[in-house]
Amino acid sequence: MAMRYWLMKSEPNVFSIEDLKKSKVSPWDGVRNYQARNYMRDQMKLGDLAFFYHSNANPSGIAGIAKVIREGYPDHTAFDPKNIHYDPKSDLKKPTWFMVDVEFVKAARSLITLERLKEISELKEMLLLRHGRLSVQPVTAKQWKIIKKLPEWR
DNA sequence: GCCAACGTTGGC
DNA sequence: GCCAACGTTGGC
Repeated sequence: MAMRYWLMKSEPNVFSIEDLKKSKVSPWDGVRNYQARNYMRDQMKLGDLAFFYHSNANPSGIAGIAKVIREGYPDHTAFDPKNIHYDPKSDLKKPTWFMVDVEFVKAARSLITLERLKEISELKEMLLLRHGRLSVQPVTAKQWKIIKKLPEWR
């Protein structure tokens, strides 16, 4: 199966592209939305690339690129009562929540803001612009290419 | 901090 | 299974 492209959101005051750059690798934990969970559990494959999106930021936008280096596995933070993402309904033997591991690929030289993405007419079908709240979402190869060509990467 | 959009829960 | 109430996301 061909490589897929994704967009993954994170609040930069919690975990930013700079944090990923420092740690090199990180689990993408804490996702508690079924649709996003399904993408991570079932469809994200080794080597897939994802735009790292800074949400709830000032401004929000695409800040870099990460690569999937481990496919879906149970999100252990759901089992830890002290963790902010604890979910008492998730069963160890039949976990509800899954995550992948990602590796830093690159940071954009400057943020590609949401406002800027909205101005690009070929991107108006992007899930980001249509269903704003989904925190892990697919990006088409065409959309990926358009965004990769923007001068903010250079 | 506000609030629209939208996902989840639970009573019926 | 419907849908009102409620909670969360995330732009602004």
